[in-house]
Amino acid sequence: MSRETEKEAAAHRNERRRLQILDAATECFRRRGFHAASMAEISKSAGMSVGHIYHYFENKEAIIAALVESKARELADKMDAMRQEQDLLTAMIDKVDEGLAKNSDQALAALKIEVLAEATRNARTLDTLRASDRLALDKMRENVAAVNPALGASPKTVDGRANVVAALFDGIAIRTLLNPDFDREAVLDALRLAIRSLLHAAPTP
Amino acid sequence: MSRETEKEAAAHRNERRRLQILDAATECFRRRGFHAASMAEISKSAGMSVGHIYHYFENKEAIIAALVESKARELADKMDAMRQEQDLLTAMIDKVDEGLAKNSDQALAALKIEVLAEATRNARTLDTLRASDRLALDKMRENVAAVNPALGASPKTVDGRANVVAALFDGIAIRTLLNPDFDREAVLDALRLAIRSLLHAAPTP
Amino acid sequence: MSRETEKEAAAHRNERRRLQILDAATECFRRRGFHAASMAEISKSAGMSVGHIYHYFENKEAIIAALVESKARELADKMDAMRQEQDLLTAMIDKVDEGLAKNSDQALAALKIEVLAEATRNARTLDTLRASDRLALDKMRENVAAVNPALGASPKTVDGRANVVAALFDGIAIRTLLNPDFDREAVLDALRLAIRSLLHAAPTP
Amino acid sequence: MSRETEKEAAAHRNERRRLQILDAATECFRRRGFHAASMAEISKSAGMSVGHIYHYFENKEAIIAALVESKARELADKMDAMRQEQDLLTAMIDKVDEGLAKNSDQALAALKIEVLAEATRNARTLDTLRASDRLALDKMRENVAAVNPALGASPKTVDGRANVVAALFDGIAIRTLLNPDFDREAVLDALRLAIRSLLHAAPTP
DNA sequence: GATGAATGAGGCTTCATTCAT
DNA sequence: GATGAATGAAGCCTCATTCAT
Repeated sequence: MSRETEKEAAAHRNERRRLQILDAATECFRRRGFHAASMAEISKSAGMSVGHIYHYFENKEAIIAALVESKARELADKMDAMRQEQDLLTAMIDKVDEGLAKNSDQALAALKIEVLAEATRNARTLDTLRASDRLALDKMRENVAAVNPALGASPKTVDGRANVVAALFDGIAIRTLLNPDFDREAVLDALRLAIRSLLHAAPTP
Repeated sequence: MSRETEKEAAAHRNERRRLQILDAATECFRRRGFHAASMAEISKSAGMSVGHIYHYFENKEAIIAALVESKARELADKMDAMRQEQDLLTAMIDKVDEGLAKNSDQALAALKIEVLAEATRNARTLDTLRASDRLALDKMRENVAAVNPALGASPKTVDGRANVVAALFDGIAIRTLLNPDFDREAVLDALRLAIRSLLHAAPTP
Repeated sequence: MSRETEKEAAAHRNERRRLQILDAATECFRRRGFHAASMAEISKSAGMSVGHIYHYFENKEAIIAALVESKARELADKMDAMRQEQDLLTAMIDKVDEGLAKNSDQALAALKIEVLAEATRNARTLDTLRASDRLALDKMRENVAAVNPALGASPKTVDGRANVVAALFDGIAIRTLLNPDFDREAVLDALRLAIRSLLHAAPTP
Repeated sequence: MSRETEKEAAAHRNERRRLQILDAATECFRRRGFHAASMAEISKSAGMSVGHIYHYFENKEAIIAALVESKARELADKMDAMRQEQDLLTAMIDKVDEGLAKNSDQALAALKIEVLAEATRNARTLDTLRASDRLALDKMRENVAAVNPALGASPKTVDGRANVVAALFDGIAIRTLLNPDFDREAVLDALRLAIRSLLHAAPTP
């Protein structure tokens, strides 16, 4: 094997290990929360020794940071994909289904809350989270303005609408935890109704 | 003093102590999260010894449970008050402002998330939280049906609408943490817009 | 018991506990060195639980700091006592015996070296140690100048002499570790010879 | 290349590697102390992998032992060199300057203390150190006796003087750590004064 | 009622050492 | 020879909880 290929292979194995740890951590945080999940638990779940995790992450904290960053990158990629769509409004309304699905997954919702809770006390996590959110919100504003050009003149209005759309999805995660038995179809209808009005309505005079 | 009055006084002092602890705990959980807040910290903040707290609460866990129950009682009282209002729609739209204020308070939002996170791992907390939410949602459904009688025939639709209204406020709490600089007025407008559409719109055929 | 006496008793018990820990730590550091002595070992040796030590000392580091400070206070007290003596030269020459005894005690020598080694890497320990040394050296300079007024005009000469006297005793500690079988009487004679010459000799022109 | 030369070259490379490691270790021990210096740190500083160090040294402990042995050999070589000098007294007094320089180098002083501290807990290191010291002291005794034949009759007196001379230099190392700002010239003068008196003075009756 | 000293399990992290490649 | 991934014991420290006073 050439020197180059060796390096690549090493980098690849390295990346695989990191993912292995992140997956294990995701599962543990989800199940027990950030503080209650022990490194021993994570290491067992990742199938490697405790000490070895420290070859890949400086800290327990660094694990959650990497987790957040990875989710952020995922989200950014999705936003980029959506930007390409032809009929934006249709595309967005269609996305509602997907957004609902994602936020109404118990495990994902729990993780989201867990990460938020951690961010409440950890500046680094909060920063990553906010940066990621800023990115998503920028796209959302662009899309709102594109769909309803009448709002273009009032950045504040656009901002308000975008934030409330975001709040809708964030809120679904909380609903999922507090009231997991809601009727999915009915909520989807109501969600679309609300979003359509937020996107279409003329600015308040 | 009679035996009776003594007992009452004792019960009263007892209750005062409990509140003192709950307030201190609220502050500590808010600032550091449930797991990171130590009993020592809470006791100091409450102005009494660690050991003494155990006269009033069996557990650290029991503190958070009591906290959640107390918040739940507060909420129930508010719902009862609102039930009395004449013009329900106006009353609700007016309430939006208050709901926004409450959910956009950083500290309250942080506590809400913290409690949710804890509920994720603690069945007792989760049960209390869900019971409280069920209560609130029942009222919300009643109100939705009262405001828009056309929906009355479809309990599912009512349920969807009610859940999405709740999600809106829940979501604002998350928004507050992730994007604390949103424009309050613009968000209030958008919020009212969304809620009005959720309350008014005819059911989808 | 009065409130006052209770407080005093508590403070006294507190102080006793601290000493208990310091004694245990002295013994452990002496035997195993600062880094190799574990908190578990110290706690066992002190007859209390690990956790309890942390009621009295913030850190393992704080223990060594307190140790150094306590030794420093002891030394300062001795210096103050010596200052009172009538015939300073005789007093000092007499003290040589005591100084030799102290520095030629294996265990004490080992502890001294151990503390110095720790100071090499720990700024706080080094500072305490240096402050204590400065104090002792000041006294030594005063004494040198008092015994040999002819040196008074040259502070540098006084400083040189004082430092070398100090070095003699410091060096004995190292001798004790490297060559524990030296002849005590012969070394005492040589020590006195050297010190007398350092105190008496006229300044080099 | 012949089989023989290959072997020699291998042995040579081997020796070079060992020195490389010893130099790196010297630097690390100096900076962080024996226990705090990690093998990872040493390996990095030596420019080779951790595992590779274990080809050359059985142990971390073996490294410090080799270090001490190497310093001991160095010292022995120097003593041999001095033995050749014509005017011994002058030669020794001249050496004082060099001895002061060596012992007043912060880094060297720190290492000396570090090694002593380790010797306190490690029999092998202590043995090596003592053997090396015995060698040096033997020379010193010879020199003292040669310079001052009147002492020749009393081995104990010679021993006392030699030990105190050694203590002077050892002590300077400690002075250097505790009071690094001493006046070099003044200390040199005082040092010479003390040593001259130790070498010249008649035995106490 | 009230205190806070005391416990000890358990958490995160570091590190010497090994070994497959 | 040479690497560095991998292990796991052990260290420091925190903290909920108990209990004598």
